[in-house]
Amino acid sequence: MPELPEVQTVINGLNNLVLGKEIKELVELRHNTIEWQIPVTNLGKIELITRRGKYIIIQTSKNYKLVIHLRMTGKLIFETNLNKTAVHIRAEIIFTDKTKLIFDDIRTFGKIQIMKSADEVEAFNRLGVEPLSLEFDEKYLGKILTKKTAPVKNILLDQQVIAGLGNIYAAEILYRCKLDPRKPGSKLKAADINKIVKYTKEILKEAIKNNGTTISDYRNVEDKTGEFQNFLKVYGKKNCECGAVISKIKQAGRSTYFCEKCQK
DNA sequence: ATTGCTTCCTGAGCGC
DNA sequence: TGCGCTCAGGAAGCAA
Repeated sequence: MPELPEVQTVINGLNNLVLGKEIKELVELRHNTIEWQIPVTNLGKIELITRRGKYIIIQTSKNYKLVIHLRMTGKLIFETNLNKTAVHIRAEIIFTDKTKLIFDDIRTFGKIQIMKSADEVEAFNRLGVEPLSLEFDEKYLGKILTKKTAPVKNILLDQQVIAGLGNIYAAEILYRCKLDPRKPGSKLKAADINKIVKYTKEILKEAIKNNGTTISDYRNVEDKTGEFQNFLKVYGKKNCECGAVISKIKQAGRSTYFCEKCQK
């Protein structure tokens, strides 16, 4: 489900709705949803909500953090109406003012980790740069891409290279670059690498502005869909704007959509 | 070291 | 209507 723009949209919503609230308790409704790295009875107030790749990090006043990954179908929905029924609730974060944040997840791949603020998240050691940071530039990407023989689409999906891209945005970025997703990284020219950097930043910013992309399950904190699906050019499309039929192939087990006429 | 296949799980959509 | 198959925004864990 959610890639960087969707995760950022969720975080923006959390900043509006739950920042400053005091956590009363965490309820796990399905085993293996919450991973307590240390036992905690009083988490404190929510002080800071940030993002790293596709991870949501919630810092609290008692120096703990909740690290949440939504994976494919995870949703964080702010509920004031306690009677409203959601079908796949895996955990609830209940606040002292009786409101709650519901963690709903159909496919149960999502996780919430609880740990001390100062402790490092092991998975973060394996993450590459933030695509919207200055660190993500032609020099960084060129150095990595030219050494790899894997298809450029697979490299863009690799969280160790760029943290936050997923299947939809990788497809859209390569479409805007007019690059064939099957092209090996080592075959890319300097001009191609410049385009990838430029359009990655551009597309992610546009998607965040439009509250992310909803294909099926993704919702923001207010249970609303995003709007960027209305601007997709290639993912899930039958035809390209040029009139040609969009090809759908498998790469590393994932669907890749691209236009063989426009993307070389 | 790199690449890519399989796996975790549930539900929707399709053909027969 | 219903069964069985394929597919789905992710990424860890393997095997080649």
